[in-house]
Amino acid sequence: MLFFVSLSTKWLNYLVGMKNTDNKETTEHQILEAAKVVFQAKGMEGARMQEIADQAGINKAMLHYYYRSKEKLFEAVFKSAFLLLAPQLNAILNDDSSIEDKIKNFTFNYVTFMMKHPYLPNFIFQELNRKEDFIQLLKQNTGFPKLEKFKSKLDSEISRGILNPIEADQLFVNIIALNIFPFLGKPLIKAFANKDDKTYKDFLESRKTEVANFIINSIKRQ
Amino acid sequence: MLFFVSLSTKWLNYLVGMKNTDNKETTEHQILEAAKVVFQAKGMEGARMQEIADQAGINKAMLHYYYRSKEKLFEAVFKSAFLLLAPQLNAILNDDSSIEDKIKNFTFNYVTFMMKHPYLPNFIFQELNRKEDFIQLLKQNTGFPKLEKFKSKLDSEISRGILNPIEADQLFVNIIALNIFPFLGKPLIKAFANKDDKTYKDFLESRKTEVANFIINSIKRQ
DNA sequence: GTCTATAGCCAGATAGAC
DNA sequence: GTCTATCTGGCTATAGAC
Repeated sequence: MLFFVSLSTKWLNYLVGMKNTDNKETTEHQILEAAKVVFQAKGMEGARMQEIADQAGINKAMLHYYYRSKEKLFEAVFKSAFLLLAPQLNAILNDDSSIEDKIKNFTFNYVTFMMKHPYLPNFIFQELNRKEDFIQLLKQNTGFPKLEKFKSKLDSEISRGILNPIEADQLFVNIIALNIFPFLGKPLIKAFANKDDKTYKDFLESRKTEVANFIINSIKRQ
Repeated sequence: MLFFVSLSTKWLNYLVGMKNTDNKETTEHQILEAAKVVFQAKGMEGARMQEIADQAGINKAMLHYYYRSKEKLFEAVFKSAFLLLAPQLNAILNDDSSIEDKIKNFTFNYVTFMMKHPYLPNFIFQELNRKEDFIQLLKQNTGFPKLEKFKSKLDSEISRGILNPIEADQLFVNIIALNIFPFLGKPLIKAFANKDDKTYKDFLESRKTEVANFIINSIKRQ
């Protein structure tokens, strides 16, 4: 009899379908958004489940109802954060434009995007360094960027004499270093260059074009 | 009588002098070294006092005997880590060589140094981002790098037509970005470029000269 | 100065009412 | 699904013997 009740509840859920799923996703989503804020500000160890619950405006027990444990919740946040960053990196690698255009577009878009999500790079880099196996988990995901196409395009432009010789690995790291670092090193930059929030923001703004020029100056054959 | 014994013990310590001080510094130093390892690997929140004690091969209570609390111990580690990094940054700013030589020397020395302390950049950047007031504490220290001299040297070489125009802030950030980022982003670089520990090390090795060339190509008037 | 034992607290997780 | 109340373990910090 108990078995039958259990089954019919499942049937009911199945029939209700969409609506039930939507409700579930609403609360689940609230939790995920709150967890993003807290985890990205405090890190895995520094974050408190209570703080996440407060931020979401719900009860602490609900976190465990939807995501069994703190660790599982963290993994969900991390994956979702990386899924925001990966397409940004992909953009430069997988379209058909010239290397010069790739660099210009990437730099502009990346800095624009990150000015809206300033905690993202820090969060991802910190946790990748803490648990190196996380990256394995990400590599299996569809959409993990690959260097091959970028490399062949670059090599072709070098052999045609448009660009000076440079290794694809090195150039790629240079590009992301120049773009990501200002966000990772915000406190240091503000301290060195005596910048307040306003002048730091101006500094980032001008990098949207400055960085691309800097790179292209270096690699373009004169 | 007890009082007298106590006093004479202090006298004895005083007379032994150097030797006693050496012993004390030995234990204190052991703790600090162990704390560096653990804090740099796990961060403030992730580190455990027990693990630090194990690493130092002593008792957990001793940590509190020498450094009242976990926080005080952490601050000691952080300061000592930053004091390793700051002179590296200072080197490029405060000598009298040409901008080109500054960049060449800095890049070579910095990468060489960091290959011996690979956890250092990550640790410092992470904690600076977590507690922004830490940087205030550091700015008061003697030896906190200043940009003025670098800027005036740069501007002079630009006006003499040796270098293309560029803001000192922007160039400085570019230089440290290109040098520090490969350490901050190690897991990501290894994943993107399919590198193992050996090829990653080769990659860093070639950056000792590649990075300087990349920068100089960009700013030197052709 | 160095250890053992333990106090005291706090955070993650769960039981169980509704 | 959502809440309150509570268990449980682990961690910092200290008391106290030696």
